[in-house]
Amino acid sequence: MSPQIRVRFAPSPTGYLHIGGLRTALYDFLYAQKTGGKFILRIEDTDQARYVEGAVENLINSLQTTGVKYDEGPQKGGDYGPYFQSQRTDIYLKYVQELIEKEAAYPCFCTSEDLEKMKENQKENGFDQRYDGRCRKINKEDAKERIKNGESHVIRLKVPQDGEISFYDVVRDKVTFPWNMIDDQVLIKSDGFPTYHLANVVDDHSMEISHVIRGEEWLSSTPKHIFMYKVFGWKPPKWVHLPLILNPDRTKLSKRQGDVATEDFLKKGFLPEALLNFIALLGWHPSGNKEIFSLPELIKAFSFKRISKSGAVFDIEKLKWMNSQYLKNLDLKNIFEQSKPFLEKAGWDLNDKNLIKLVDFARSRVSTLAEIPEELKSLKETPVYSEENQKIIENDNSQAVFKFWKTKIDTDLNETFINNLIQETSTELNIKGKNLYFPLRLALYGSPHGPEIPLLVELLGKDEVLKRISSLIKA
RNA sequence: GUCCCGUUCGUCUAGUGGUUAGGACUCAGGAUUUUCAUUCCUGCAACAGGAGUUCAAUUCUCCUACGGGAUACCA
Repeated sequence: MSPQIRVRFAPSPTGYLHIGGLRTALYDFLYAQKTGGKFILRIEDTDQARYVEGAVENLINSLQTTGVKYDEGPQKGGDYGPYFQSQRTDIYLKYVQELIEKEAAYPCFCTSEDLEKMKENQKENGFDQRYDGRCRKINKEDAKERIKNGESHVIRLKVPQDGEISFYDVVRDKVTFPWNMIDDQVLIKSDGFPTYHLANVVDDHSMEISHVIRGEEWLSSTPKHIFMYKVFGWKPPKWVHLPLILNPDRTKLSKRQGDVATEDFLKKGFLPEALLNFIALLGWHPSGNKEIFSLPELIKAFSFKRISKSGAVFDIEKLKWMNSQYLKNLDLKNIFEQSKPFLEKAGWDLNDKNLIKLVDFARSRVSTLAEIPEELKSLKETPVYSEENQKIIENDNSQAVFKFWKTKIDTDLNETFINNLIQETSTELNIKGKNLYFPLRLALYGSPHGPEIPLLVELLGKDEVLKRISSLIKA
């Protein structure tokens, strides 16, 4: 029996779900779904200084609304909890003791001032800026004594000082680092909390994670992690380092250059379906030319083998295009439901029976949900006319059209009736083309350009049509 | 600075030791539509540079350049 696939998404709760994080979570999800494995959510809240109120709830919420479902984690439970690292500190302390016993870690009493001074010195002399390992020299008895006396200290990893380390990354194949480039990383901070490096190794092992899927920014700390696995005698997981998602200027995607939070995109009216489809294709692509993938199709097509190595620029224009595709093609009921918050905000009565029809009309003309109310504005409110349009309305032929329609509109206004009426108007009044359509569209829609007249009539309803036309007839 | 990773149209990408290097977004033109939107068609546009291997290199190797990431008691 091959061991079960277990993947995890391990965000730190610093406020919101970064779009890059969403992609990582999505890949985790896709891989777990594809292989029948489990997807674990683990909260890496070991930095007390960066704790943000409500961040975890927000994170989970974003995952939920986008449909990236996890199998184990906060609010869900599982056999490998707790899923908050802040609740696992005793575990880390235990394991760091083992590291110390095995001569792979040591206490360090350097203060931040000491370290700063050291760095300055290194900089001046042109040396590499790295912890110089000075506390390695402190003998164990002295160290014990100082700890006993309550001296503030951290625990550092004692990495090898020479040689090199190679490992296989699923995306990049073989990667090699010289050990002398790698810092004696802090494992336990002076507040007693572990750093990411220790916690993720301990947790990934105890949660039996088979594949670590994370951003490329972690590639260079992987040697430290592997070293710990080795000292513990644990089998390391497979490493899958994802290419970064980039700003238009090709730097790591950041808040300064636009939206990065999943909720921002949702608030702007991007559909979860489109957002997932779009980010899935940022850094991964199956062979072939297909672009639109439903979630089940993504699961089916997903494979690590086709993850690209280079970073991908987040192109909002393409996202908009993809979103408009989903708006047009998804089930109307679904779109209607998702558009409700936006309509409500714009003052629409959600009980209006006609509303779904209006959404159906609008969705083919916009690229985000948020644009729907704007698109519907001239059907909701009485049009306001520009001077130029006002002139058209007031001219004799327009007035003739309005008067003619006013007398005719009192029956069932189906499409055939309206088309016939347009014909009739044309022959009776001897008006055609622009002179016929512009006044009608201005009256019903506020602009000479826009949807077909029968559709407008249908969307507005008889009373409103009559009202709009009547109001334009000069006394 | 040092280490690591990367480099196909502006962007996302497909692809191959011999191809007119394909698709999508954007942009431009056209068709359809009374008009707008949609849709459809057409077009613009790429293998970073230099050596080497080879009959042949965008594809394999090396170097250079450029880009990014990492260099925290943050993740």
